Amino acid sequence: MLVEALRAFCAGGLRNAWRKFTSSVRSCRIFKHFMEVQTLLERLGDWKRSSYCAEVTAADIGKTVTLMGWVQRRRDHGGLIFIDLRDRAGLVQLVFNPDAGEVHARAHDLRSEFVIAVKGTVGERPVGTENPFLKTGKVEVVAKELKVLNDSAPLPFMIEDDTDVAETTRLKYRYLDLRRAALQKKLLLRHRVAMSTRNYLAENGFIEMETPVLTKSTPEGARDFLVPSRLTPGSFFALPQSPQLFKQILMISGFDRYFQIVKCFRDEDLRADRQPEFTQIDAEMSFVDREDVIEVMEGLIKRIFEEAGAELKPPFPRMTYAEAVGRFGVDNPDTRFGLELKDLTDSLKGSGFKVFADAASKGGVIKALCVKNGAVFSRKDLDDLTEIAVSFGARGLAWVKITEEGWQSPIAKFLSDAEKETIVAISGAEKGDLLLFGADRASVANTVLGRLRLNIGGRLGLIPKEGYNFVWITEFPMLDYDEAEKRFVAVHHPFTAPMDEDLDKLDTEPLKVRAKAYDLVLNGSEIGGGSIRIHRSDIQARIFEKLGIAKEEAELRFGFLLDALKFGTPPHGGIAFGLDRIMSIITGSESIRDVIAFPKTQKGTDLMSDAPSAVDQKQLDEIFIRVARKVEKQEKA
RNA sequence: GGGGCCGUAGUUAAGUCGGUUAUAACGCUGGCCUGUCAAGCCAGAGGGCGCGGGUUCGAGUCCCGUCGGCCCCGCCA
Repeated sequence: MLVEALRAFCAGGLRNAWRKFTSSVRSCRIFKHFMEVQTLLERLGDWKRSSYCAEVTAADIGKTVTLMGWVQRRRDHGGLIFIDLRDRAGLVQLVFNPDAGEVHARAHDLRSEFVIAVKGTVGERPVGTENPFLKTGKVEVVAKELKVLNDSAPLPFMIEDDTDVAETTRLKYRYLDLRRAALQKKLLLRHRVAMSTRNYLAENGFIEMETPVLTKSTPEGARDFLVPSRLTPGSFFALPQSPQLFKQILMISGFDRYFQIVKCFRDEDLRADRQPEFTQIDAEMSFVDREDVIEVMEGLIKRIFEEAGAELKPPFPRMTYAEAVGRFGVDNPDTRFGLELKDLTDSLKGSGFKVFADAASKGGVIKALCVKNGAVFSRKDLDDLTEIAVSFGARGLAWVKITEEGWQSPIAKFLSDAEKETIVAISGAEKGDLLLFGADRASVANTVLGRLRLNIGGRLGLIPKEGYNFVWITEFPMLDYDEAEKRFVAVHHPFTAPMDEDLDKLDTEPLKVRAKAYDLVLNGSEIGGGSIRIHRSDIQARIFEKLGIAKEEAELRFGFLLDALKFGTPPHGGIAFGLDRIMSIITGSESIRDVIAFPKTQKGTDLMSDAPSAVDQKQLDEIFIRVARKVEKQEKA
């Protein structure tokens, strides 16, 4: 610190140097240690906690209790001193009377987040001083003995429910953030959900089994996290994107029903609902078809939501993929509100409006969204919506305001009266409404209108805040064509079975083959998905072929599965639920970071531990890794 | 790879057209205070504006770059 002060002197003159000096002195821990009167810390000794703070009730009045926890707040009246003592269960008020002598004097020195143990008598609060906002508000603990078990430095932010602290600070001091009741409540609920899951699945014959974390890299799907092998130089393990192949192998082994609450890893960019490591409730069953899986899993979801105090009534509604995309534009429809898409392709394919006619003639679609009372939208609103449309691939956004004076719209002049009538008839538009159009390739038009629907739903407050709207999406297409790679890719994953009645279309119309795949969607969020798997090696080989995975490559990548399929594989299928997403919906969290104890930032870093970080050259040498391009990293103090 | 928003005491924010010594609240420190529970009253300490350049007589304010956080597209089931 002296060096720093000297440097500051050279750089900025006497005033700066003095400031630097004094502040370094103040922040120097050793100096502090000598200068400040160290709180006399005590040992726990033979003290045993008698209950959690929030468990002290009127029934305990007159009893002696021993409580341990953190000082939430001190209210020092000079005479009387009140301390709110906090543990994971909640708060209770401690009272230190002036006649308590030394105990009272030491209570004066307590500060926020000191860890203390107290022996005292439970008393009824004097009339008029009860706190109705506190579970323990009718009582208080009159302190007789006090042990200060640890002190605390002043906090970077207060441990309160209504924090308004930058997330970067919260993440850096995650241990403090986690002291807040709001987060504790979420994580305690997560524990209960995990317990119910284990209980329910075990009761239904599922066996909890572990699968490897160091596994084989698979080229399909997301980017893998790789782990270099020291014992096999130049080779790499991958962290599992899911235990998919292992759980299928367990079915082949005859375990019949498997489950696991398991971490999965995907090295892709993050979102509010996506972390690079996340937790799945993973399950697989033998000798079943889609309906069996769905039925058992609806029971699981019901049990999970009971923990959140919600009573669900399965079976949940169903919707095919085609219907979901047709009506809502997306495969994860938020069915809490209407505002559905209307198809105008057939009626407007011959339109004089070139944008519509072109879209239809090229095999695309013309669809519309009718926003009730949307004619009040301002130019700015429409510009916002257009911007959203463009961000999802539209070339623009055609709109019509139906006003008292008639159609107010940049495209009205291109439409005949007959066409206008058809549009009104199909969309159900009335005076005061707003129509938005999407005319493009089906995927673009649906996505654009689907996203606009969500935005407008939020904007107009159409989305109910309470309630859980579940829907199973079924009959997904098996394959999608990747324009960039010029090949078919699996929509779900390459082990998903095609629907029996579509199998013969595999060679003639591959894009029309539907899969035995299903997703569970809750309030517009995909919370789980699964499929019936291919259990015959001949069909599996055909699918790999269709996906453009050569025999040799398939052998190399999934040889063990193809082998295993030859040795008596039962029909089987399963599902995986995203536990983090389920928890974030149950707890009403904005982001899944709020239901994960130690989440990562959008750049995939951990601000608390500062991971990832550079490693010693020696460590790299041991695993035969050479860093090709060193990134200049700002030196950290 | 791209678009948007943000970065000023420990925290949350204000800071005008570029102009003296950068404001406030909460927190913190000290004092007073026997029924508070966001205790109250009084006093005080604390930052040079994420970082690095540039323009200027002068930059928290303007320009360029960079780092970090959040939201989104692409990516990802």
